[in-house]
Amino acid sequence: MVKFTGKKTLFFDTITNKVDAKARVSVPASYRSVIESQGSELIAFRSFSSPCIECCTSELMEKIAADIENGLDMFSEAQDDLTSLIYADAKEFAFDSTGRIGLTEKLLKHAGITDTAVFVGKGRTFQIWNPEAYAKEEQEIRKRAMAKRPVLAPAGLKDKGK
Amino acid sequence: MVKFTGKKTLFFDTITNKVDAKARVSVPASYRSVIESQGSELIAFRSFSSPCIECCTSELMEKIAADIENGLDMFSEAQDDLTSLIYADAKEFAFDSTGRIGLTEKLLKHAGITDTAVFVGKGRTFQIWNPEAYAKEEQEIRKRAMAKRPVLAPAGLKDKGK
DNA sequence: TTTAATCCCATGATATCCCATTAACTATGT
DNA sequence: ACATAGTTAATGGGATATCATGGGATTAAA
Repeated sequence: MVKFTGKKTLFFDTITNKVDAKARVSVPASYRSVIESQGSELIAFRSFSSPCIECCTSELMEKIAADIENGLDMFSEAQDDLTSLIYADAKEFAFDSTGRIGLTEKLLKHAGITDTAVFVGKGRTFQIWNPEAYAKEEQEIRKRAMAKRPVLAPAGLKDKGK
Repeated sequence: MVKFTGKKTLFFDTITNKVDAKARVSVPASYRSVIESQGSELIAFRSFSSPCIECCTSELMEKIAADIENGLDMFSEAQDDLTSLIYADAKEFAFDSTGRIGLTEKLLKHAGITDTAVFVGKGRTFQIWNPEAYAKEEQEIRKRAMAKRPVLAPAGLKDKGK
């Protein structure tokens, strides 16, 4: 289990940027600042569950690794297998002087991205999607979340209904 | 305009401010003071249930995130969904030197706000509304409250109707 | 050498900063 | 109570900085 404290550590918002002919994308400035304020690097790998690119900081990767070594994970065996796959697939990306990274063919293909990419904040991680694919995904997510919201909504944000 | 003195931890009152051509609004000073006294940032996102902008402090946001992450495993899919929705939609806003924030097109459109915005205190959160939309909403809220009042109000305080 | 990746600078668009002005409340003194 | 000066808030506009993006140059790799 990974614990998080401190500020400026979360990825927010949904931002659409262009992918140029050289496969470069600008990582949104707010995301960069999260990564850089941790003194971290950007790690990206193919999502297991969706046609998108999964991203996080190297710091998070290290914490996950440490937790597994210490047997802190609830489902450590399954988690361990999953994690080895992630590590095998993951790659570190460095920003150029204007904040871009060069995506690989493997990642682009997995996410079906050609000339536009959507960055989706997920808190400690973020994802990169093909715009149309994400539009569909978002609708699905909304549908599912709405159905269960009355049970799960946090107290501070729960609406009281009519 | 609102005069404010002292430290408060809750968002109170209903305040109307202008939205300029650059989509800037002054956040009411009393609200700002709540946020700043916590050393927090302002987080805003589209309301799940109403045509308005939902706002809270980053502190509350982090608490919500922690609650979701520490939830029971049987709800994990729904938790992921909720996390996705909240983080993907939420954005952190910094005040400029005069206490304004620059609202995004996405938020303005969702709330139907053009040149005027109403800030509505809700305790630990607040909302931003289009003035006409909020006027209607307030009537609805009053209607609902009135309908329940005969049951809830102490006999001696019940009024005899208009 | 050919190809591909990285670096660096130029540009346009947008958002942010800063200052000036107006307005509303507070406090003080008559 | 009234007038007036002082303080804080809200708002408008122009200047400045930041960001995303395109293209060319340089370096590294095959």
